[in-house]
Amino acid sequence: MIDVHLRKLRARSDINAEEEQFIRSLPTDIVDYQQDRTVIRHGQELNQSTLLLEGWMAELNIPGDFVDLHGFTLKRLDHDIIAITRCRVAVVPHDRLGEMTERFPRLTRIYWFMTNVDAAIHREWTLSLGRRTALARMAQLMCELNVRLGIAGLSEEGCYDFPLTQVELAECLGLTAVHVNRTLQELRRRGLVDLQNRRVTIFDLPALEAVAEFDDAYLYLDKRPR
Amino acid sequence: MIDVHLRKLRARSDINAEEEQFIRSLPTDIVDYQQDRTVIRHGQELNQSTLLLEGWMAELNIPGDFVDLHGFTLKRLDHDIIAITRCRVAVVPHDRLGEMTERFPRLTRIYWFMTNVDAAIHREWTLSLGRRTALARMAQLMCELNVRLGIAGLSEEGCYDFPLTQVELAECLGLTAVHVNRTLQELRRRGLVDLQNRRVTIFDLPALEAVAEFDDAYLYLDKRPR
DNA sequence: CGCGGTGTTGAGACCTGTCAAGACGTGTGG
DNA sequence: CCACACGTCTTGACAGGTCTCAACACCGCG
Repeated sequence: MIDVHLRKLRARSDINAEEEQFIRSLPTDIVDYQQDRTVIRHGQELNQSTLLLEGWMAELNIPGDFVDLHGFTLKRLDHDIIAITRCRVAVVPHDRLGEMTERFPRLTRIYWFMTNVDAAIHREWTLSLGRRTALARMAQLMCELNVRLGIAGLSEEGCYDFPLTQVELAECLGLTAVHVNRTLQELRRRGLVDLQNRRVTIFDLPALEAVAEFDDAYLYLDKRPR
Repeated sequence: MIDVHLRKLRARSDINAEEEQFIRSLPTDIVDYQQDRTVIRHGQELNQSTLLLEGWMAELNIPGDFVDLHGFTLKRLDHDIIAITRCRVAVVPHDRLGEMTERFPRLTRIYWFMTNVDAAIHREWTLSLGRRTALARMAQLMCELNVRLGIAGLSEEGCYDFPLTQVELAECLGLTAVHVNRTLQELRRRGLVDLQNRRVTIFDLPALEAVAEFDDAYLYLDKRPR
C-alpha cells in the first residue's frame, strides 16, 4: 500500500534497503476517511503526520503524498485539509519522524527535500496566478497532474481520474465555477483536453503544454544526491 | 552581523549556546553584491547557500533570511534571485549543512521548519492572489513586512525602509505598475499607509490589517519544541 | 416524485491591464 | 551651469478578462 509513496520518493532519490525498511515501519495505523471529512483543522495541535495512500485531499494531494509532512516541524497548519474523495491514509507519529532525524540524516534530507518540492509547486502556482490567464492556469494544472499522477502510476496515456467538482477546481485555481466551466469548454473546443465524468483526457499534450507554458523543472524530477 | 539571523530563529525556537556556536561557524565567506546583480540563476548547480545579512533580494528576502536554504536539498532553484539593493551575504557551503544534519538533529529540524515557514508564506500569497483584490494584497504585504522587519529590528512604529520600485512591487503582487500606483494612492487616500521615498509609513495598523484580512498565523511566531 | 448538487448559459458590472503621454528627479557630459 | 537622457512616478482613455447574479438543464438519490 505504501509502495506508491516509495515510488514518489524514488522518482527523485535513491532509497536503499535499510531506508526502505525504516520508511515502511513509520506508520502506526491505517485510517479511512469519508468524503468531505475535514481531516486536519487549521490551528489544531499536531503530533502525527498523514500519508495519503488512496483518494484525493484538498490542495490537490494525491496518493503517495505526505499531506502534512510540513506539520512535523510546524506543529500546526494554517489551512484545513479536507478529504475530496473517500480516502485511506497511513498515520505516522511525529516521534517516529523525530527518530528519523536522529538516526537517518540522509532520509531526513530526502524528506526535507520533499517538503521543498511541495513549496516549489506552490511558488509556481503563485507565479501562475499572478501572470497567467485562466486558460493557461487550467492547462498547467492538467499538465502538472499528468506528471504527478504518472509517477504514482495513476495516469495512462494522458488519461486520469480527476474527482474534483468544477466548484472545487475553481477554488484551486482562484477562479469562479462559472469561469472554470467556460475555460474547460474553450480547452475542449481547441481540442487540447477534456474533463468529463470526473476524468481528464489529454488529446494533444504538446499543445496543452504550450498553452500552459509548462516546464517541469519546478517538479524536480531529476535524481541527485541529497 | 549574523545576529539578525539568530534573532529571526529565536522568534520561533530556542537556540542553545552550542547550537548558536555552530550556526556562527557556518559561513565561510562574506560577499557583497551590487544592486541588480543576479545572485542565483535558475537551474544553476548549487553547493552553497546564501544567508542575507544586509539589503533586500527578490521574492522579498530581507536581512536574516536564508534566501536559498531550500537549495540545500533541491540542489538547484527554479527561479532567479536578484539583489534589489546592494547586499551583503554570508556564504554557507552545503557540506556544513550536511554536517549539521549528521550532528545536530534538533538544529536540522529548526532549519527544516524555517523552509516550511517560507513555504507557508508562499501558500498565503497563493491564496491572496486568488481571492483578494489588489488593495487587500498590497495591504497584506505591508502588514507582513511590518512583522518580518520588526523581528529583524528594521521596523519602528510602523515605519520601515522599502527599497522596491513600483515596477518591482508590481511583479511581487502580480499586478501592473500602473495599477500598483493607483492602489497606493487609494491606500493613502484612506489614511491607512503611505509609501514615499522608498519608505513605508503605516498610519492605522488595525484598519490596514482589516483591509488585508491579515492574520499572522501563517508566520508561525509562536515558540514550540521542534 | 421532488430535491439538492452539479453543470451550463446569458447579460451586465467591475477590476485590472494596455497603451500612451507627461511630470519629476537625478546623474552625466558638455 | 545648462542640456539632456534616463528611470521612476503619475494620469487618462479604453479594452478585456473575470466576476456576479440569475435562470435553467441534468441527474442520482431518498
